[in-house]
Amino acid sequence: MASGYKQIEEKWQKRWQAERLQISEADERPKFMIIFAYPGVTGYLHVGHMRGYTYADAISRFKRMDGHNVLFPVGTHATGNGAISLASRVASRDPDTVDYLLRNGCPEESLKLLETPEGVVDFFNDVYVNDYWKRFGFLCDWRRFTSSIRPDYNRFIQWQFRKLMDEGLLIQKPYYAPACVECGPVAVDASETDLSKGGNAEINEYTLLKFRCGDEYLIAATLRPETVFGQTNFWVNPEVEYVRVKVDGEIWVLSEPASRKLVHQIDDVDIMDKIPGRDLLGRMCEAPMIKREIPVLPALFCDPNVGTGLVTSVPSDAPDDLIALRQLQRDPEWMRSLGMDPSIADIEVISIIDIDGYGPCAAADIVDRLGIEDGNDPRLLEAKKQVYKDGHHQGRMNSNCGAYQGLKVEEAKLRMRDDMLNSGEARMFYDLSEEVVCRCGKPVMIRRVDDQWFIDYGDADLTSRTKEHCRTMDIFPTEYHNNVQGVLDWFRERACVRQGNWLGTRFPFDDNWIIEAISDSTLYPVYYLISPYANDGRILPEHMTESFFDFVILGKGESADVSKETGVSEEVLVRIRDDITYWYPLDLNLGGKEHMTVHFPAFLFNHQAIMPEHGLPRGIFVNWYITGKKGKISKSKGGAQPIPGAAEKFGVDSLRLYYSHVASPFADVEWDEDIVVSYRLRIEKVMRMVDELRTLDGEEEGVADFWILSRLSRHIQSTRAHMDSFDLRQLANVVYFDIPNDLRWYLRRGGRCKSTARTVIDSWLRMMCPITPHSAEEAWESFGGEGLISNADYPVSMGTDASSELAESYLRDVLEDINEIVRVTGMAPTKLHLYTAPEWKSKVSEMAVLMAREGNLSIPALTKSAMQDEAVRVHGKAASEFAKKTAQDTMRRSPAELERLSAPMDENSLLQQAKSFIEDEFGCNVAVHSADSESIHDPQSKAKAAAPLRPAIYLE
RNA sequence: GCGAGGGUUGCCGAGCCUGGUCAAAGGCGACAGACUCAAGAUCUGUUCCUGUAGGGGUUCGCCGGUUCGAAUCCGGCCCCUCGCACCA
Repeated sequence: MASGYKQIEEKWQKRWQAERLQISEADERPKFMIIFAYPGVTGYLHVGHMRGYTYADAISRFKRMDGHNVLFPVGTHATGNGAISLASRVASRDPDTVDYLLRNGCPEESLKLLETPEGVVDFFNDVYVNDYWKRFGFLCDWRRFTSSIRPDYNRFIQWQFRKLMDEGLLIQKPYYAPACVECGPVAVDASETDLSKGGNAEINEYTLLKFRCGDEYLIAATLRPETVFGQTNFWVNPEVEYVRVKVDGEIWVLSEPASRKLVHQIDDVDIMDKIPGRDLLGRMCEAPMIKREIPVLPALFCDPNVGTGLVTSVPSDAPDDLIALRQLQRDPEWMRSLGMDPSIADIEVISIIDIDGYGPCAAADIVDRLGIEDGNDPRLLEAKKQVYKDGHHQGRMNSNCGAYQGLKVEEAKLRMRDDMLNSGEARMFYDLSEEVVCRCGKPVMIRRVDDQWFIDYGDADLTSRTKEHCRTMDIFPTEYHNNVQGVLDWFRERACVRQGNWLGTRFPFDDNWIIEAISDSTLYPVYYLISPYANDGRILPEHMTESFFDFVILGKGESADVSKETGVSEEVLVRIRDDITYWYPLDLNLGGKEHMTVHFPAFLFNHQAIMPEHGLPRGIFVNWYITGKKGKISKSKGGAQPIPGAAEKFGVDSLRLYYSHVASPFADVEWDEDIVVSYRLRIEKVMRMVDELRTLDGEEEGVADFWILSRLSRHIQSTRAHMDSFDLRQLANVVYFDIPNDLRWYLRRGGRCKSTARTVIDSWLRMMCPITPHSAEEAWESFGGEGLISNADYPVSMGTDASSELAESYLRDVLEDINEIVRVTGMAPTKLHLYTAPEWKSKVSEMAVLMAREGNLSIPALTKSAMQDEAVRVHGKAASEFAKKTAQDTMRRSPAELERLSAPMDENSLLQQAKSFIEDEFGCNVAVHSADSESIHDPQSKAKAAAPLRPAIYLE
């Protein structure tokens, strides 16, 4: 069976191609332009990635059927070093890499191609387009395909940056970034594309504190500059050899590794000589800010690779310092052996920060609470984290902290740091939290970049204009519509260029820089309107000058002038310009949730900065992920299998329906093959039902036909309404679940009408087409539908028939009641009596509904007006009881329900009509009585229980 | 810690904005019956507790409040997930 899918899929994909369905050209129709955020070319994708892409295709197919001229272009983002590093791993035939490639279906002979970055990009561009998107039946305009490292794209990006410069949004300032001492800038990230070690490292911002000690300075590195008022002593590791370096005419003492890092961050650092830690012990040094002399004491925990290898001691708030100090005080022999007088360690802890839930010295508190005595106790790390966290967020500087008293720790930290920086007592120093090693084997360090370019997303005017525009956009989920306002505020300057091993566009103002990945993927949707002309050679990269883009994108200048300058024919220029005015703005940009705080804000800002008002994007749709158990797509469950393999195994339409329906797009879903299989079964079931409908050959239309046609119209209306907010899940729910359920009822009710069946099939298949186009085409063909269903119109409601829908739901209610009685009594009835309510009860109900709608329904009011009616009053006590009950019931109804209750219905004739149906259902004779009639058969006097819309039932 | 999202009946997952038709859609699973030589498929019924007459009872993380009425609105709490931050 599974192989059958592939044939059908290929058959229809070829037909679509042959009939040029995917070609989008401007015309008279309203347009709809949709993209998904193009993926980075980083290797093979897994089945989870297809979720968002599938939404985009299904939405675009719906829009196409709904009368829009749809443009759905795709491309890839190759900027960065992913391809470079993959190529180098292939070139060296790294076994893991080769295995990964082959396992995912890479032909052995392609490995050669993958040895260059360009080869990697070409190869995967092909995989994405053919094995993923075309394989899934997407109707994309493939002529427009582009990739961010193509020369024409590069020209576009350079233009974008010139525009940003014109707007004053490119700024330069110093920046501290990781770099290999040999290869230059590298990316420190968990995937370790550039690295052989340390991908999880973070950049720590240390404050270097200078302690005057004779004519030199001991340099301590701290992450907590706000604790200087608690300094009691200085720690040096007696077993480490430190170095003296000359900085700005001063002599600094710090660890040798620190000195090697420092040269990348501070100019003119001269390394002079070495000095054993022992030689520093016992000296006094002057602590910064507080200008107090404190002693230099020995501690083995000072690591030369962390910070400067020298530590200032704040035992009140640093558990390490406290433990070291206590150990020292317990062990005078060690001090003597180092030639020191133990009394020098008689030190009082100074309390500086008040934290709720802690005593005056947080470090002592937590260390004592946990019973930590030894510096090697593994719990010390935990204690440290806890104290820092609590101190940082809840702490307040106390009366020992001079001018900073009363400040929150968070605030004091920045102020005290800045004050010390200004007074020359401190310098900044950046370091990685763990050892990071480049692929080349050399260490990675933080390097100061003086002239780093940034895009100034912090610009107040740009931010407020962008926020304003976002309020007018369609942004889904609606939570993000609100949230994006905050995200835009939070977005600040972003380093937009980098040096080193990196694929991308050269920075137009300085050839040494290459534009980084987030910055060259913001305005690109508009480039899909130019790319086809570049792809077929009508324009060449060298034609793409500033005035070219100014003309086609911004409409600046005259076509004749631009033609003369660029050498592009006027006709082509005008056509591109016309295309852009027709297709832009982008109607929907669809991307995964990771884009919410990265790509979408940049996308919005760049459009706002560069494009005129009418070019600003109209919509954003964010989709969540398909995950595996515990966050990874599990190999054993097959999720990690290649996408083409999943397509083969389950069928493309099954996967498309799975993505569309399995959950709200705004929630992560755990991948589970069994669920995909159940969607495959669902499609099969639906198709069987279509087949069954096709065999119907009845001539007459009956109540069931009126009913199903009304239901169909209702479903058409509701799916159209749902798709206004791109709610594919609701569409899928109606088409693949609600409609089959209704059809089951139709058949059960004896519906056999050929013309009804044809109407239903015709509409129903069209409704399937956005999500399961291959199956829909196949069934459409068997049905004898005209042309391609993918090219057909989405059905239009023929109008609903409320009374027939009410009648059927009434009948279902009656059936349900009978059923329940049968079940509860355990009877197998031989005869079934139904008694509809007498006329006078209907009168009372009508009165109640009327009074409720006018808002003056109450028990006495209803009773009173009911009793004024002669026909009611003759029923005496029964009448007043019924009025009371009816009033109570009706008062609780919502307006919508009152509406329903007020619709007229002849229950008796309805039941008479359905008599044979009910007889078939229960396999017994049915008699329908009106409680009004005289001398009815009613041995257990059930008839008196009859109420409007609730006939009494008696089983024999 | 900040920001965002979430906790619904065996499971998945609607509902919550716009309170009443909600014991709460739909699917899956399970059970029973029909069809069938049989299996599968299909159809029907059941699937919180309870009930030999269509009823009653207790539910939607926990506690409280508003209301004639709360899964839905308000306040507090607990837990989970994700960003960001923090951490010599």
